[in-house]
Amino acid sequence: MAATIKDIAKQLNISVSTVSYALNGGPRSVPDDIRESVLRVAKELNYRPNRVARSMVTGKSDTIGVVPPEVTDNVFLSPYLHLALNGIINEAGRQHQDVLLFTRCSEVDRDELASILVDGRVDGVIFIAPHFSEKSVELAASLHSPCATVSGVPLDGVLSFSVDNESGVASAMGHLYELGHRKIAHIAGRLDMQDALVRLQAYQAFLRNHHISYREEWVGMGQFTIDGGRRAMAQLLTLPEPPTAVFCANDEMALGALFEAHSRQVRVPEDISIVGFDMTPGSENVYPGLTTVRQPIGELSAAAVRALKALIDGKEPHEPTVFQTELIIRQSTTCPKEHKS
Amino acid sequence: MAATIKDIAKQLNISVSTVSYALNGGPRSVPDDIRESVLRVAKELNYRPNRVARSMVTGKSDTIGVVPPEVTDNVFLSPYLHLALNGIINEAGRQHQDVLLFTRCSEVDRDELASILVDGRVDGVIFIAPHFSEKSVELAASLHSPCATVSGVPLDGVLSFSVDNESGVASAMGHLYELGHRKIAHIAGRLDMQDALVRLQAYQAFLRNHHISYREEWVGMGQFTIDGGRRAMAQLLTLPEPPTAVFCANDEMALGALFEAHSRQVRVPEDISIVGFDMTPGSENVYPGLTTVRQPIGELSAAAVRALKALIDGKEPHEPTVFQTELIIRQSTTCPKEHKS
DNA sequence: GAAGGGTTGAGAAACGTTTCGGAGAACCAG
DNA sequence: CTGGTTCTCCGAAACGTTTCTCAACCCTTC
Repeated sequence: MAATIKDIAKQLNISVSTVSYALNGGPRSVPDDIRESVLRVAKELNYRPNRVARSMVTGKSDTIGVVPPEVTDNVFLSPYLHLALNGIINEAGRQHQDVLLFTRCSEVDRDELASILVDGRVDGVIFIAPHFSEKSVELAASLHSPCATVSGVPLDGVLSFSVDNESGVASAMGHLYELGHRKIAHIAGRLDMQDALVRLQAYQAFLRNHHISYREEWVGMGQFTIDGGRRAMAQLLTLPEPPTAVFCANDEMALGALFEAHSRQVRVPEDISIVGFDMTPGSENVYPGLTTVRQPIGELSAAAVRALKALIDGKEPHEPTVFQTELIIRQSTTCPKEHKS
Repeated sequence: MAATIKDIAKQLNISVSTVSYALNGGPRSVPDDIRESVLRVAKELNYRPNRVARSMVTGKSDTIGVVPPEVTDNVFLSPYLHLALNGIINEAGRQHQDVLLFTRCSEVDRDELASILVDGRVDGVIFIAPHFSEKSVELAASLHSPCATVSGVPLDGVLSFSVDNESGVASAMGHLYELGHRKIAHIAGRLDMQDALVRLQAYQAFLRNHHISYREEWVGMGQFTIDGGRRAMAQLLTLPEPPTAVFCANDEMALGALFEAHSRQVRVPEDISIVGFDMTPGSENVYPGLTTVRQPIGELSAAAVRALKALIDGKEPHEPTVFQTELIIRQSTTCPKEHKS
C-alpha cells in the first residue's frame, strides 16, 4: 500500500541503495541532480520511511520506554505520575524521542515486562517509582540495557534520579517542631517503595534527634492514596491521645487526611496541622492550602530522559543524581493549641 | 547479544521454522518432545522474541498510537488529558496493546505526525481533541488507516467518540436559569477545537431559546487554561454591568475564574455563580466546590480503544458514538442577589 | 507391494531498510 | 599511454522473524 524505497528506485530506474543515500544524505554522496529527483519522487509518492524496517537494521528505535509503578488499576490518575510523565514527555520531544508506555501494570503481566528491555522497540527504559519487588530493574542492570529509575533504589548499572528525602522530611518536621508541635504523627506510603520507606525512616530519625519518643500508634499506613490517607487519619483522630500535627508522605494522603478532618468537624489547622509532600497541583487549591514539601519531579524526570539518551548515544553513564526539596508553607499548619489535652 | 531463534535452532540442530512453530504453537504442529526441548533451551538462553522483527513480517505491532492536542508545552498537565489517557491506558492494557505516545507536540514537528500513520510502529492511532487545523486526521481517513478521535470533528473513515455537548450545556445553563439568573456570561475555550466551538454555539442557542439577548462583551476567551479563565473573569468583573453567573467551557477556566473572584473579594456563589465543564478531580476540592457538567472522558476514551482494536482486527467500523453528560451541582452556584445593579 | 494420504521438518522467501564490497567510468599525474 | 585515485552507482547481505513450498518419510489400504 504505502510507498517504499523500492518504488522510488523503480520509478527512477536506479538502485535502492542510491535512493537510501539520497534520502538520508547517507554515508555515501550522490550527485545533486539524482538527489533532487529522488526527493521529488518521494514527495510525489508521499513516501514515509518504515521505521520498523529501519529499526531492524540499525538496532535503534528513537523511542524510550516508560514503565509506571505496578498497580492494579487507574495508575494514571496519580498526580505524581502526571508530573513525572509531563517532564518525561517534554524532554523526550526535545530529544526527538517518542515514548512507549507500558500498559501491562498488573502483577500477572509483570513478567512480560522483562521483554521490553530487549525486544527492540525501545532504546532504553525509565522506571517510575518501581517497587522493591520489581525484578525488571535488576534484570535491566544485569543485561546492561540502558535504563534509569525515577525515585527508585540506587543500583549499579542503572541511572538513578531521586530527591533528598531526608532533608525534605527534616524541613517539614522542623517546621512543625518550630511551631511548637511535639505530638507529630506520620501517615506513610507504600512501604515497598523507596520514597515511602525513606520518609518513614527520616521521620523516625527526626524524632530521635529531637528527643521525642516514637509512638507506634502515631504511624498510619496510607498506601499513597487519598482513601488510605482518610482511613489513617480516622484512626489517628480516634486515639485516646491524638497528635497535634500530621506529616504525610505525599499530598494525596494529606488531602485524604484533610477531608477526614473536615468530615469530623476537626478544624485544620486550628485543631490539627497537616503537612504533605510533593507539591502536586491539587494541594494548592484546597481549603486550607496545604503546607507541603516541593519535589521537582518534572525536572528530575527530564534529567532522567537526558541522561538516558546520552547513555544510549554511547556517552559515559551519568552519576546518581539527588535533587533538593523546598518547604512550601501554606495555611494547613499553625501552632498547636496550648494545654488542650 | 540477546539470544535469537537461530541460536535455539543451532543448539538443537533443528531448523528455525520448527523453533518458531514450537514457540508460537504456530500454524504447524510439532511433536511434544521437540516442543519441550525448544521451550527448555529458550528459557536457558533467556530468549525473548524481537518484536521489531515480528512486526516487520506480520505487519502488526500490538501498539496503539496516541496523539495529544497540539500545544507548545506541558500538554500533560491538562486534567482533561489525564482522564483521557487513564481511560486509554487501562483499556489498552486489557486489550494487550501498548501505547506509543507522540511527543512532538509543537507545530513545527507536526508534519512528522503524518508519518506515524504508516511508519509501522502502530496499528492505529487515537487523536485526543485534535484542532480543526490538524491535517493528520484527514490524512489518516484518506489513507484508510485505522484511526479514532476523542472529542474531534466527526469525519468519514474515522471512528468518532464525543460527548453530547448541546445537552450538557443546556443542563448547565438550565440550572442557572432556574436559579433565576438572566445575566449569564460564558468563558469559551480554544475555538479551534470542536468542544469549545460547540459549547459556545450551544450557549448562544440557549439564550435565543429563552429570549435572553446575546451580549458580546459577556463572552470571554479563556483558551481552556486556568490563566485564560482568570483573565476572562477579570474582564467580566470590570464591566459596567457585570453578569450574575458565568458558565465556563471547562473546569480549568472555571477554577481560574474562581481564583480571580477570590482575589477581587467577589464572593462565590453569593455575588456570582460559576459553572464548569468536565468534572475533573480538581473541581471537587476547591472552595466552594464547583458545580460542573460531568463528561465521561475515561469511558469515552476506553470505548475508542476498544473500537479501534476491533477495526484493526478487521471487524466492521464502529458508528460515531455520543456519550451523555450529567449535571453535578455543588456549592459554586446559587440564586442571584435581587435588584443589586 | 504399490498407491495414496498424512505428518514431519528443512529450506527459503519475504518484510523495508541500511550499508558494504566492488565494478566501471572519469580524471589526473607521470 | 599507463597506473593510480576518485567518483558513481549497482548488487547483495544483513537484521530476526513468520510462513510458504517441497521433499522425505511413515502409515493405511487395496
